[in-house]
Amino acid sequence: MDTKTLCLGALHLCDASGYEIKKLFESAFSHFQKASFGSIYPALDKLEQQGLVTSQVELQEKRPAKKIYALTESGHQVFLSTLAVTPPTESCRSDFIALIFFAELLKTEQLSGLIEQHIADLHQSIGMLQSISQEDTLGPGAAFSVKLGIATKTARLEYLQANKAAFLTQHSTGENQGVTT
Amino acid sequence: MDTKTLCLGALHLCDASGYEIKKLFESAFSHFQKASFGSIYPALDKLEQQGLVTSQVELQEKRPAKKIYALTESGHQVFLSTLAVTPPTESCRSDFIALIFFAELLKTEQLSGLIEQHIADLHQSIGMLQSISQEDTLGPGAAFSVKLGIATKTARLEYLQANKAAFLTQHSTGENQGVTT
DNA sequence: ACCTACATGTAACCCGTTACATGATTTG
DNA sequence: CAAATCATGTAACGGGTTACATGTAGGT
Repeated sequence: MDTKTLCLGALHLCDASGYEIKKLFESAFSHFQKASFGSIYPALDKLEQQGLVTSQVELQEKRPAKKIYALTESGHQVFLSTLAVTPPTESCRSDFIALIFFAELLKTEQLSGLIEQHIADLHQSIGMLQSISQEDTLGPGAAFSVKLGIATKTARLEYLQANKAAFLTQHSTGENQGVTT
Repeated sequence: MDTKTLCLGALHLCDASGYEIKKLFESAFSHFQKASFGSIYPALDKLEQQGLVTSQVELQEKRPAKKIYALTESGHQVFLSTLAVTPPTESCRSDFIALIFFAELLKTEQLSGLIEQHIADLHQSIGMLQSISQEDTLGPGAAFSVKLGIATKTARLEYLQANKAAFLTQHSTGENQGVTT
């Protein structure tokens, strides 16, 4: 699903500006898709050209003006039919796991730092998802998807906490760094 | 981490052809990175031009000729220093979860099919990872990364199995499809 | 007969990231 | 006084996917 489609999805939840949609990609959408301003703003432009959304400038005091987008009827329809034909593709790209895969080529301190960092990141994103899951504006689908994200990340966190010590011990004992020809 | 770097990583494990590296991306690497022929072959070309790998054609009977690549000393060094500076980035893109997020806009049968499909996919990839984890050629890092993948996917699978029935019941009861203006 | 596995490669195209450009206001 | 937040946008660049091109051997 590309940024354009997810923007339609965001606007299905409520009218919003590009900036606000970005925050959605960093919160409720974060466990299944990321997007930057460089893809969101052009996406919104194209959607407007295609007549799938409309925009309206809202002036604010002491803040820059906002461009609030809203779904049109055809935007709504297009989103529905896109959902109906979207295959449930998955692709994860984790440099963390890639680095773990080649752990023997890392220094123990680097490996340990990587794991601690990842644990901290997991804590943070689980906390964020948990606070989202308490919002009462969430539809049942959104709530379920967020809980699924929490369950997945929690399992990862627990696995790391349960096994990191043994892994690091093994790593520093087997010191592969000194192996030369 | 781009395809080029992961190709160096693959060749660090053992000499291989592009076709064999592709199989690695579909098995041991699959839970953290995917790559197609269209990125692997050009990556290998560039690596050879840069002197990081060498190639050697191996003729076979009843099979097409293979081009076996091997890491050079400088390829090995480059891979090591890349690992040392690679930040542990993560980005997951899951259209399955996106679809779940907007479950209210789906028909119950489609939603149910999506979940069953995803459960089947999880079973399959967990099975594959389990068989990989039993290979004795695996280094400790690779073994740990595969077990982490199994733990993560198993948690997802169990969450879905434990909660799908309630979710689907709620979905079909709350029939949102009939809501019109 | 047909599909799958083996095996390598090219090229168009799409999408998205990164970095830049601008500028007020609030928080530390 | 510096940094983050609010707010929108553009353009270059890079990376990867998809689809095409080609051909043999073995299984159903």
